[in-house]
Amino acid sequence: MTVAAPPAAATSPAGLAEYERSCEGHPGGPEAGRMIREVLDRVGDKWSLLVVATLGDDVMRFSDLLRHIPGISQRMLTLTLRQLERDGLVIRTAYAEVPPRVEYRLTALGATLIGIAHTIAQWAIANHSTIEQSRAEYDAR
Amino acid sequence: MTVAAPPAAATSPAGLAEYERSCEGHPGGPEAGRMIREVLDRVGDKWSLLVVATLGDDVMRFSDLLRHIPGISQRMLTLTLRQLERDGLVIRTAYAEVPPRVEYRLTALGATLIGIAHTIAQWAIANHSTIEQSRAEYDAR
DNA sequence: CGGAATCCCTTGGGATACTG
DNA sequence: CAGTATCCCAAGGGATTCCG
Repeated sequence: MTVAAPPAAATSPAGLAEYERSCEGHPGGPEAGRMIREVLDRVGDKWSLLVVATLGDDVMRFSDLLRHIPGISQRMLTLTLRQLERDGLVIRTAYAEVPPRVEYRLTALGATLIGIAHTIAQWAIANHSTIEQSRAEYDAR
Repeated sequence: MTVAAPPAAATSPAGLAEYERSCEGHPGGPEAGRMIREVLDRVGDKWSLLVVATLGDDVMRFSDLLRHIPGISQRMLTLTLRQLERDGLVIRTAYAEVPPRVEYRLTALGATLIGIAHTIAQWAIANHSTIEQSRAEYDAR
């Protein structure tokens, strides 16, 4: 499988340094590390990014998500959706019917995360075999 | 703080669907979800991406990394570096001196991760205040 | 159907002490 | 300096049960 070159910066990793300069002098100002930490603490958990990627531009019910995300438990789907809703990444719409129906969709902000999810997926596709091989060699020792 | 528009796909989240189509029919073939899971399980932990971002294109000693990554413990730095080395993302070079000196640098593969780190940091910069606000509103209820 | 609540085991990871 | 080894606590998260 061939994939377009990784998004960017493979040979120009100056972006972070650039950002770090822009943050110097801020009183207690966060550096790139804190930024990465922040977003990782938010969507770097086991399920958040996966829920976002699965949701995509669709509107899905709770049970739809449960089916489309292999391995996730009821509990974790609930918790993850609540957190995403709280962060303004997901909209929850409950219809007063019986049986109840609840629909989820990404907000505009949540949709911007799809780009990140895509970038990550592309990276994985492009490199997982290389990593697998590197592991095998490492473990051989 | 003003930042360039989020990298991509804010309005064209078709990438994942596209990829998913390309994977259909593969015997037990992984979907985008599994790809995301894979890379998240690898560099989505508490420190990996941060070590990569900190390392950048520099060569750093163990103690340098320890100083430049606030909050990381000796133990976690060691474990994280070992894992990154095993995955072929980091090169470890030990010099037979006394006192010992060990240097770390990214491999070419590891350097491709900087793009992801940068993308994530950019996203955080662009959106963290919005998220903060959304949280405050959510919690107010 | 879409949760909330409880139970409980596993993992992550910090603190500390020791070593080549 | 650059680790390794232990201890131990807290959080993560699965399974199950109950509920409106």
